[in-house]
Parts: sequence; C-alpha cells; structure tokens
Amino acid sequence: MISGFDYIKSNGLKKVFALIVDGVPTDLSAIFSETAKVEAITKEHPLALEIMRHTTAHIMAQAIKELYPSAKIAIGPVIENGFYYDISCEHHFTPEDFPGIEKRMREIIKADYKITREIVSKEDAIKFFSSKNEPFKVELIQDLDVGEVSFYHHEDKFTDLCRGPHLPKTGMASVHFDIMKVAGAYWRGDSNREMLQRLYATSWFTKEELENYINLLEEAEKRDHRKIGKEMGLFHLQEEAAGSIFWHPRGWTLYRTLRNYVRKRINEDGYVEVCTPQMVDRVLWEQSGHWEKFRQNMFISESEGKMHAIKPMNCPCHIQIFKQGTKSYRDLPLRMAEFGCCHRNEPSGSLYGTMRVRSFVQDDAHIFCTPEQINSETKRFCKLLSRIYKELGFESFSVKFSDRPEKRVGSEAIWDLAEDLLQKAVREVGLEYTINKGEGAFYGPKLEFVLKDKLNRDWQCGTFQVDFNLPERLGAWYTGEDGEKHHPIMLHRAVLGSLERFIGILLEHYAGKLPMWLAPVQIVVATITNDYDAYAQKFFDALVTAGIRAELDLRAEKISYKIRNHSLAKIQLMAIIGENESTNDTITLRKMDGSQQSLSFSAAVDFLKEICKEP
RNA sequence: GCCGAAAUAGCUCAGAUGGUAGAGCGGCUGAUUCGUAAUCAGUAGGUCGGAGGUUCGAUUCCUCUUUUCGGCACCA
Repeated sequence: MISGFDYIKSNGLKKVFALIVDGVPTDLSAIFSETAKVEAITKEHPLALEIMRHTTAHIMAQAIKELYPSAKIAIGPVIENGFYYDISCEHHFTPEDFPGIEKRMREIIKADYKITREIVSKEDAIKFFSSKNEPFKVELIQDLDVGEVSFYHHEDKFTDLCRGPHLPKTGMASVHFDIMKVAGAYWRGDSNREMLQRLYATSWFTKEELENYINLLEEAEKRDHRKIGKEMGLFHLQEEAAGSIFWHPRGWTLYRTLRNYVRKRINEDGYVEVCTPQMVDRVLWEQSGHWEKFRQNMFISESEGKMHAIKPMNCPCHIQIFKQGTKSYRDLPLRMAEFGCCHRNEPSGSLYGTMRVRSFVQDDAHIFCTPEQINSETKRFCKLLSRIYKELGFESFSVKFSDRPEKRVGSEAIWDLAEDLLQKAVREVGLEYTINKGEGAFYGPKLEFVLKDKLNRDWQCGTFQVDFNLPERLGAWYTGEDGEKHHPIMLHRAVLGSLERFIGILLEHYAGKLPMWLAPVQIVVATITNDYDAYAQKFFDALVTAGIRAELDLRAEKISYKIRNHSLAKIQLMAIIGENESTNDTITLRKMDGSQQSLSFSAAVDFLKEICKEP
C-alpha cells in the first residue's frame, strides 16, 4: 500500500490537487494499493477548479468563523463560476464586510495550513458538532445513511464536515477570488425553514480568468433587457400594474412582428388559430383541476353571484372548442393555436422585468390527436421549432426529456407508450436529449427545449407535453375508425414560451441590435440641413410605401447629434441626406459601426427591402 | 411569499449630523443650417415612492406600506 503523497513523489509530479484512484476522486493523503489505477489531478484537469473552489469555500467558512464566532455554518458547495456558503449569524452581512473576510481568507491561504482528512463515526461526529454548537452540521450528519463520515481539518484551526476531496493545504487555493454578494437562502431549500445568509464568491486560478468573469458579468449587465428596453423606448413597468407591461409603440411593433412571424410559421404548418374568453366561470377550472391546484395563483372576478377566473392558460378553453359538434378520427390531428393573454398571480418576489410577469401571451397551441399520431406530431413540432429558433438567430439548443413522476395519472401502459413515442420521435429528427428523471407533468411526459444565447446562458423556452388526462376530465371525445368513442390525446406545445419573456431573451442575446426584420425602427432618414428636407421626405415616403419601418429626422440639429441620438436607441441603420445625395439622386446608408455605402435612390429602396425581409 | 438593500426632476445621479434640494442629459424658447456618436444661450420642471408618528420644524429619525434590485422558494 502507498499514499498519494508517495505516489506523486515517486512519479516526480508537482502541484497535484488530488488523485483519481480507480475512478474515485480522493485526497493525496489516501492510502491505496500499488496496483490501483491512479490519475493525478493537476490544474489542467477538469475537476481541478472544482476541488480548488471547494477548498476555498471551506477557507471562507473558516475566515467567517474566526471573524464572527457566533456564526453557524451550514453548507458550502461549488457552483458555476465559484461557490457559496450558507451561514446563520446574528450579524447581518453586508458588502462592507467582504473586504475583511477576503483579507482573512488570504491570510489563511498564506498560512498554508495542512488540510487533513479524518474518518469519524457518526456518533462522534454528531457529538463533535453538538459541542461546537453547529446544529446544521448535526442535522446533516443525522440524515446521512452511513456509519461514518469524514472531517477535514485545517490543522487545529478549523474543522468541517465534507466528503472531499480537498487540496492538501490551504496555500494551494487561489487568491483570485471575490466575494460577490450576500442573499437569503432557505435551509435545505425549504421555504418553511430558517432563512440563512448565503455568501456567494467567484474563484479562478488566474487573475486574468477572474477579470474575464467580471467582464462577462458587466457585459450581461449592459445587455439587461430592462436597461435596453428603456434605451430603445420599448416598454415600461410601473407600480400600479406590477408584473404587467406597458408596451410603447416601438416595443409593440417588435411584439407584433414576432407574433406575426410565428403566426405565419404555424399557419404554414397546419395550425388553426382561435381566440377564447379572458374570463371563465370557476366551474370549468374546477373540472379541469386547476382550481384545486392553482387557485392561489389565479386572479378572480365576481359578478352577480358568479365567480370567474381570469384564464391562467388556454387549454381548457381549447377543449371547449374541440367539443363543439362531434369529431371523428378524420378530424385529427387538430392543431389549435392561440396567442391568448393569460394571467397568473406570480409571487411578488419572482417578478423580473418582462421575463417573469403576471400577464403574458404564449405562442400556445394544443394538438388533439390519436396515440398513433404522437410520433409524427412530435417530429413535426421539433422541425418547426428548430426552424424558428434558427431563423431567430439561435444557433444551438438542447432538449430535455422528462419522464413519469411519482404522482401521476394514467395507466402504466399509456405512459410506456407515450414515453417511447416521444423519445423515438426526437431521435428520429436527429436531436440529442438528456433525461430529467421523474420531472414529467402529472398528466404526461414532456420535452423541454433550452436555448443558448450569445453569452452562453441557457433559457428554457419551448415545451411539448403529452396529456392524456385533461381531454378525459373535460369530456372531449371523437369517434374512432372502430365506431367507438375515444378521448383524444392532447399535446400542449409552445416554441417561444411567453412572447414577453422571449423578447427579453432576444434583447439580451442581441444586446438590442436585433436582426433587421425584427428591429422596430429599421432606418432613420436624417438630413444634414433643412435644405434637403424635401429629398429626405421623398425617400422616406418611398420606404414607407415599400413596407420599411422608417422614421424621419428633420430636426435642425447637426448630423453628429442625430447619429448619436439614434445610435443610443440602437437604431442600426441611418440614411444620411445632404447636398451630395440630393444633387446626385443617391442615398448614403450608414451603419451603427460607422461604415457606410452610397446607393442610387431606387437601389437604396431595393437594398432595404432585401435586408429587412422577414425569413 | 421569505432574507437583505434601495426609492431624490422625464433619464442618470449628487446632497444635507433634522431648518422644505442640486448637476448633467432630456423638455421648452430663441439663435445656429453646421457632412458622420452631444452647437450655443435662456428658461421651466421636484408635496425627495405612499401613509402615520416623534419634533417648533421631517426628504433626512421611527413605524407601517408599495414598488424595484440581488438571491431563495415558487413557476400549470
């Protein structure tokens, strides 16, 4: 048997963070057989950063315990870009405390304490943390279904419960970290339990990486759709209608353009569009089961002794249309779409710009079909969605498949069928997917489509859910080939999700510089002096006739002023009209980056028609 | 909903240990007609988020409340 330290020494390895012994990540202190398969984790290894961050999280906990002895520590995991530690403390942490904690952390790193692992029996571990007045650790250990746990000691200065592995000494942790923010977080993610203080930190091997990350955050802040929406004059929100959007002319133009584009695509794909009531008697929601489950989140209106709910979704209404008259298997699949405005009383703390609102419109549709049609409808939808995402400028998206949850309705046979059909269909259209075990809806399995934006952030937008419950609950049926009555399968689907949210995503993805066909103002025609107003007006009129969304700026301002003005509003193209243009019957088109080209009057109109063309 | 922070002119922000506020941009008026990201001058504009309380006096201190921001929880 040899130790990890022996191993790296005999192999002449340096700066090893940890080892992977027979496939299991372990500390350098681990003892293992000479014949074991060993891999050294150095800086380049994918696990290295994670291990380093984890140790840094412990160092932060140690620093906090030393500076605030009354602090009780909970958990401190690694997350994307860094780590956090949850702490219960009488002292309310503020960003002013961060430099002090960071300073102490750097001292701990400099002190280069040895980090050692110790195996402790469950009983002793509980005793130890009880004596240290660490109730969260005690609870964690109590809930572990094992006989012994491992401790990590920073010499005699600090001890934490942890599975590891960790760096062999604190001096190996990177000093390129930054405590970012403090926020509340429920103990064990349970909203009924104590709220702890969560300190978030980011940590990197090099200063450069840390700076890159900070820059990325700054870039994300610049792209914030709330900020860009204001700069572009798209919408506003105000106190009297929290969670609902006031769309301004430019914003509403974007909204309508996006909606009409989707409308065109689904129309081509064999959908019919409907419009259903905004308010529906509670009886229908009781039948659908929503009243029982979501009553808290529904807006209610009462009149003449009747209680209505403002619709939180469209599906029960679509079933009402389906139920009109009789349906035969020949009517299926029936693809029923609606850009219906839905209201959900979202918790106040969850509201976020246009991304999470109480009043929104989904590009919603329900496909009524037979079980045999699930496969072809799934494929059809995947193709539609792929095309729409691509045309909107999203190069890649991923698919998640959620299978049967514990609490569910429907027979095992139909779940088997639906899950198989769904997965098979996704494979057949050539999409890769990952499985979200047990995450399906109670009424059926589902697919979720996740977009990646230019900042590499994920946004779950599309959804495709098989439902073999609601049509039955609401009494929808069709006559099959066999002459018998059958309940149709209902497929709930959306490509963009909510338009409000999707517009937010688009704004952040493009940093406001939308593709021309989506831009609310495609061009501003601006004159250099008022002598050329007539020529500018003529060009502007030609553009409007050609269906271009143009605006005319005849103000007696300098051209540089106008350029700055419109550039700040993210207008990407301007027509500059001065003496040259007017005398030569040309148009100078200027892009936001300053590049420009001169075209004849008619060529300019054609050019604009071309670049503003909707896909 | 929970924890924490914030709210001052249309926007971005400054400010006073309690004596009713200030800048830049924007608006308006006038002048300027000037070729690629801010022309000059003048002027108007604020119950300092809302409601109570303490005080001779509150935008400032206290309580409540609304909204926003950062997270957590939630998201049919």
